[in-house]
Amino acid sequence: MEEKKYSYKYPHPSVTTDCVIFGFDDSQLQVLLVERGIEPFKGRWAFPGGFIKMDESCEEGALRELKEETGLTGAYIEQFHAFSDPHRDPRERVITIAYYALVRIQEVKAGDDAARAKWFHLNEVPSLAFDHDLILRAALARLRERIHFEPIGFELLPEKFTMKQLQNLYEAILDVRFDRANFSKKMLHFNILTQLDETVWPTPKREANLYSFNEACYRELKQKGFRLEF
Amino acid sequence: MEEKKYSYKYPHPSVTTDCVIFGFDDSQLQVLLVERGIEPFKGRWAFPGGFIKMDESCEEGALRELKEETGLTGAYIEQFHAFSDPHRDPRERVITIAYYALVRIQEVKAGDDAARAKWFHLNEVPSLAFDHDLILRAALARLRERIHFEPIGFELLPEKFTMKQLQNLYEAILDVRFDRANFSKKMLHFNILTQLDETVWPTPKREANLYSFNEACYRELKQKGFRLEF
DNA sequence: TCAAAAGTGTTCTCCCTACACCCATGG
DNA sequence: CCATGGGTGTAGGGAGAACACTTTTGA
Repeated sequence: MEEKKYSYKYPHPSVTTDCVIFGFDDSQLQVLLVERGIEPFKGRWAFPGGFIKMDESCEEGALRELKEETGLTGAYIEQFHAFSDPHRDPRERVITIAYYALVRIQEVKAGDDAARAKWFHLNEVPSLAFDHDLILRAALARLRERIHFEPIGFELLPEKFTMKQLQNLYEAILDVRFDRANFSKKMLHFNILTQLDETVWPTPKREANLYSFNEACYRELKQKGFRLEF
Repeated sequence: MEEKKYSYKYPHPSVTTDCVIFGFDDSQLQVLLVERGIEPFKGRWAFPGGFIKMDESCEEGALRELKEETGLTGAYIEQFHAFSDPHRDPRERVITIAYYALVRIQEVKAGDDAARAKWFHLNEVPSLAFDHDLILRAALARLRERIHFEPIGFELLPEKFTMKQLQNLYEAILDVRFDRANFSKKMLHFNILTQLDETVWPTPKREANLYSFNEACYRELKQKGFRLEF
């Protein structure tokens, strides 16, 4: 029998963090999943996550898991919901604090744990372990809400990007189409983009301007009561 | 020495729910606080809350606490954040899942536990126990976000209300002023209000129309992709 | 020469804003 | 008769939707 060293007067639940990691490949949202090697749900895909340590906050725990899975540090993460159904884990009572992360696919060492981690397009995500299907829907819903008012989309793009890339991102996340000209005008009017001197040839047809997100400028506008809306 | 019956191989945090209960008194937002009777923070005010049971979800736990404190069942509650700083409770590691509730002050039995529970105007809230100052700010921020797109304000008003009451509510929550005429027009154009045949005399000056929130109508519009925005 | 991609300009419409006006009541 | 509060109408401006025009390249 295994040793149980930690005793309490009342029963305590286990607490984990799970991290829904989003990436963008210039046309579609993707999500990073890991294949479970043990029961329950052995062989099924799930979000990276794990038990929280007693001396770290949930956010620190989520960032730790993120680093372990992708090698990334300092990524954008946001807590979006705690899932607490008493039977969501068949073994014992586990409450999970769920985060989503926005990362640049290019920067992810997709191979640290390559045998077990894999990017999935959103419409190719299989049935997941535990209640992770539910968690994914909630993460997506929150991301869609957030991007209406916060410039978080840039976390998914390279440092320098074209207007078309940015438009593709918004269209993919919100599942809508925008008029090319109107999208560009609206974005530029916000005054949160820096137009770079460089250009690229995204297709062999014509060169395109490159932009970068000007975070300092955004913070300044936000302080003045400016409300970004898309 | 007290008996400790529940043992685990690894340390487990305690998990509580806390509930920020908002009410509205026709001019200002209020919040229901309880005075702590025991250490730590004895004598300081805090949100109602308590440990989660092993066979209930966090939402069920929050609703249970709400009923114990106000006698209300079926109130509108929404989970908004989990607070997990390792030292937020000086005694032991406690993670709290925080909810806010919107209730009608008129319906609250303010006296179930009257010696300990009291309504506070937002600008008269004293320094609170634990990290509850932080929790209050987060609850307010979330409420303000939410009310821009969801018709949750009605949860704070009586069944029947005047346009001025509704405007006061929005102005109090968002801390802005609206033009009387424009507010009314915008609200009515949403088609989510039922104008009742009844009227009232809110002041001795003139009678005013009464309205009620038409939830069925709102659900129908929402399904059609309608997006409420204020 | 044509299709595709990128940049830019134009028009129309709708909604928000601001403000004005009317009416009813109590003092 | 006037101040107050509630209901309604109207002119102007700004932003978004739709679409057109231009340029540059490779096929």
